[in-house]
Amino acid sequence: MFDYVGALNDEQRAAVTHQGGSLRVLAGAGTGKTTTLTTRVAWLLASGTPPERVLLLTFTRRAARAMLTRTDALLRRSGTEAAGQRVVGGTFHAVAHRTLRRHADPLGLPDGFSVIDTSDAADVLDLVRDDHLGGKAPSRRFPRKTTLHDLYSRAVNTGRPISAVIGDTAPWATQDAEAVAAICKAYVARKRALGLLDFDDLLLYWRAAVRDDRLGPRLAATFDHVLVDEYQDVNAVQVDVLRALRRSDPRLTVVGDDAQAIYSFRAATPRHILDFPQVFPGSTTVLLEHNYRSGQQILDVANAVADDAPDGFRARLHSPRRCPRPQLVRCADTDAEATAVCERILDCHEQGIPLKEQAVLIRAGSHSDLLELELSRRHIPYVKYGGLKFLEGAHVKDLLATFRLADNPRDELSWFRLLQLLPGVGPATARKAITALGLPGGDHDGDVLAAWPDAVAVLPPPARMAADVVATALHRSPEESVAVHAERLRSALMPILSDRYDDVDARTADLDALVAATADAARLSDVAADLALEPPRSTSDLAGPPVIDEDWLVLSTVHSAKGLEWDVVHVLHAADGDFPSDMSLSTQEGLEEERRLFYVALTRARKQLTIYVPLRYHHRPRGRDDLHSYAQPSRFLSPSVRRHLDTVYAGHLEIAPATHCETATASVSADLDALWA
DNA sequence: CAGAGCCGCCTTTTT
DNA sequence: GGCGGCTCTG
Repeated sequence: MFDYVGALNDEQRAAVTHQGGSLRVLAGAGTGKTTTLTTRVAWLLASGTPPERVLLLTFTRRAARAMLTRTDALLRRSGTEAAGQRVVGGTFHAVAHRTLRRHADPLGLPDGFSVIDTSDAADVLDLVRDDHLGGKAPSRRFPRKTTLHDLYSRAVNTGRPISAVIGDTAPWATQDAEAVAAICKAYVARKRALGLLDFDDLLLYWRAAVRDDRLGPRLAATFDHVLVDEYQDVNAVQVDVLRALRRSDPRLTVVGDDAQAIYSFRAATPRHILDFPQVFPGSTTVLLEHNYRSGQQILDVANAVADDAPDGFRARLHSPRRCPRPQLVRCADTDAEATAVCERILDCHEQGIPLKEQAVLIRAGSHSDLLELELSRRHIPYVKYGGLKFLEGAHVKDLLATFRLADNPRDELSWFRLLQLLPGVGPATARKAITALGLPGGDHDGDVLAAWPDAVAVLPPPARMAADVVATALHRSPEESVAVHAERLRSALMPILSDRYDDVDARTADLDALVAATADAARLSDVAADLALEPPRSTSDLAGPPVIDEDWLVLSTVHSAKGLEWDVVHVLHAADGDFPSDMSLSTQEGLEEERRLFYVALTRARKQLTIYVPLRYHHRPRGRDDLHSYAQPSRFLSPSVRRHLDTVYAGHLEIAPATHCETATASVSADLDALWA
């Protein structure tokens, strides 16, 4: 029988078998954080805790799934009946969503409430912003919808007044602070009137629920144990939820590493993991410091990066393993970088390292544009993580809008989107039609679709037929299944979409995938909500197993690579302005977060780490012109960091060696000779 | 002259 | 794909 607790080191075992008060595990990169958390869940279950009384909060739903699978495997190997899969697991947002669906009525939420993602939220703010500006262009720079959403979200998640948030993050808008405050207030009212919940609302309503005198104690008593992964990336509202959930029961385990805090743009701060003992008195802290992942030569680089931080990171990582010294590859330009990366990937592949054991990490999604072209040219299959490609497709949003309307006809945002698809209908006509529907009225009673004929009357005649088709499709009879309804909505929308978009075939495939995703759903708004809460990382994700070779390269943003590891890691675009991103350089905290991000990238590697620095950049990545500029190597590659790197050069600017030129000339004469024959 | 539609610009990270 | 700015249309 497998003794999974015996397989741990002393500190890990202390964390796994801890009993009593709350527990904080400070775990450096590669020190077995996931193993510890998974094993603790297994140990709790094996000690008799019923699985449904364990709540495991993770940063992504994928992480939750992976951990529960590992828990099951541990339990099976040890001869215990596997029960990990029945543990309540997911992200803060997903668990909030489930809780709110279950208790919608007592919380005063409409039955089919819609969950909107960040871009939908920005669109609602744009509606409110338009109202506020009275349809006129502002006379001076006024925050745009994404900025407004940023300010709103930050105020909500930090609990600070909007004026203070503006002062910090958008000082240029200070004189419009009152207008911004009014817009935020109107935004909250608008969402309520339309039955919309944004990501922040999910947390706010969950917090309200667990703080409620009647409902709160019931919700809190549901769980014996609450465990939280990646605690360095929680925000103030999430901490409030945990405090309320553990109001009278200290059994809380949090795991994290303040050196890897990389989500301040979501109002997270590593203060919460550092202040844990003050917020949860009587807690125990366990430090995990033995790295089991990387060779020491890789950790030397990471430690040197950490040493450059003004405040210094807490821990130095040490490993018994050895590996080749990491390389710094200086490339002539971004094309040379793409070539150098491909060559090294293929080299490693030849040496027997599968593509799946290699990853290319980038600061921003666009940093791999050229590389992706080169990978395709060389037939190297890859999957790109990070970015939200699928949900950004206009056609996907169009169909999702019908899904949301089917359950929540008050969803003005979806109406606004759908109406504008019709011929001759722009923002002005769409707004008139929405007004005719009685939106955004304040209460949730009354049938919106009863006013449909009034709305149609507002539309130009050519739009009326198509509008009727879609509106009719919104109704579902009790005997029709959700999946059949979804298919009917797709058919109703198809003619409009094929008029509107050129590449109908590719888009149809996406819509098929979307309809397929409704198969086991209880309601269409759940499908829309689930997609918003866990966006597929690529189209193939939604369609099931990827239709590519069994072995493929991973291409990922550093953010999406958090918690993962590979034998070989390539870090691209290590030039100042890209990494660190110049968007983050206006504040000291911004720079320090970029440094932690760089640290996260480096510590993903087990055996081989290569950092690429292109010298010359194309100004317009996609444009055909040759505008370019010269970049400085990343400031994180300080002399003390470079001491641990071997610098090599790729793709010199010099003209190719003479022998190559002779060959080229010879081929010209050979070609011409053929003409004379 | 309001409003629809087209052209040319740009794009950090994500629940 | 979104956005500002422009032009054309009803």
